[in-house]
Amino acid sequence: MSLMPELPEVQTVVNHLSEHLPGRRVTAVNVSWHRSVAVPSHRLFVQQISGCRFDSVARRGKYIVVSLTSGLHLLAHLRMSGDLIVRDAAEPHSKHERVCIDLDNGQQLRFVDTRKFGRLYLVKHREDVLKDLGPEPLAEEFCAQLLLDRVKERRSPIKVLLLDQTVVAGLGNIYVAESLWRAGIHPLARVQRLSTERVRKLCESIREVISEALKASGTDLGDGVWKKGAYVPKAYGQAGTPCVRCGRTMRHMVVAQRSTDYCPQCQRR
DNA sequence: ACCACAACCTGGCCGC
DNA sequence: TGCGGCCAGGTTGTGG
Repeated sequence: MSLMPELPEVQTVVNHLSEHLPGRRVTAVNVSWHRSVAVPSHRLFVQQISGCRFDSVARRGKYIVVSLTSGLHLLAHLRMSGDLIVRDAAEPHSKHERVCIDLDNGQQLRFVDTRKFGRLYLVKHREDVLKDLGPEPLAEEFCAQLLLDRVKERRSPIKVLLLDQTVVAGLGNIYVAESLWRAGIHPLARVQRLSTERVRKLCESIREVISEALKASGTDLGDGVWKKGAYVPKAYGQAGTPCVRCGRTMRHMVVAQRSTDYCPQCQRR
C-alpha cells in the first residue's frame, strides 16, 4: 500500500526525482490536504512556489531537498507512508494524493500519502528544517569516536540512540535492527558498556547495511506499491524464524515502543 | 535525562 | 461479509 521510508528508500525517491525535476518550471499547484504543507501556510506555499524552476534534488537524513533557482528550497519528509512521484498529467491520480504540482512539460510532481503524516516545507534556508540532524552514516566523518562523542552523556539503550535523528541521520526501525544484528549487539545495550572496538564494528555495520540497501533501492516488505526495493531484512520482521547466521530462533521485544527483533545468540546482552 | 504514552491518519490483516 | 482490535518503515509533545 505504501512506502515507509528510511534513508535508502528516500534516496531511491531522490534518484527518481533527479531524473525529472531539474530544469522544470511550476505552472500550477493544487493542495488537497492542507496539513501536508507544514510551512508556510498552504496558501503562501502555492503562491511562492508557482512559477519557480527546480534546480537540484538531494537528500539529508530522511528529508528530500529540492533546490529552486529562486533560492527557495522545497523539503519533504515522507514519514510513514508518503511518496513523491513524477507522472504524466493524463495518468490516473491516486486516491491518496495530497499535493499535485503541474510542471511545464505536461508532467506532474505528486505527493501521495495514505496516512497523511508526511510534510512539505517551502523555506528560504534549508537549515531551518535540517539543523538538528546528526551526521550522515555514509559520511567520511561518521566513526566510532564521533558517535561516542554525541552520546557520551546518554544512558538510553543503543536502539533508542540510533533511532534518534540528532545522533545519526536516516536510520529507522528496519536498518537499526539490521545494523545491530550485523554488529552482534543487543538492542538494549548501553553504549558506555561497549568496547571501542564494538562501537567501531557497529559503525561499520551501519555503513554496510545502508550501502547494501542503497544498492538494492531499499526494502520491499511485500505489502505495498514499493516494489523497487530488493533488500532482504535479516533481523527486522524475522522473530520466530531461524537466524540466518547461527540458526537460533529470532526473538521479539519492544524497545522505545517499537517492535524489535534480534537473535538471542548473536546479540547477547 | 529518561520513559511511557498519546496524537497525528489510513488501511490491511486476523480472529470471531 | 462484517466488525473490532491490533499492527505498521516516523516524529512531536506532554506529563510523570
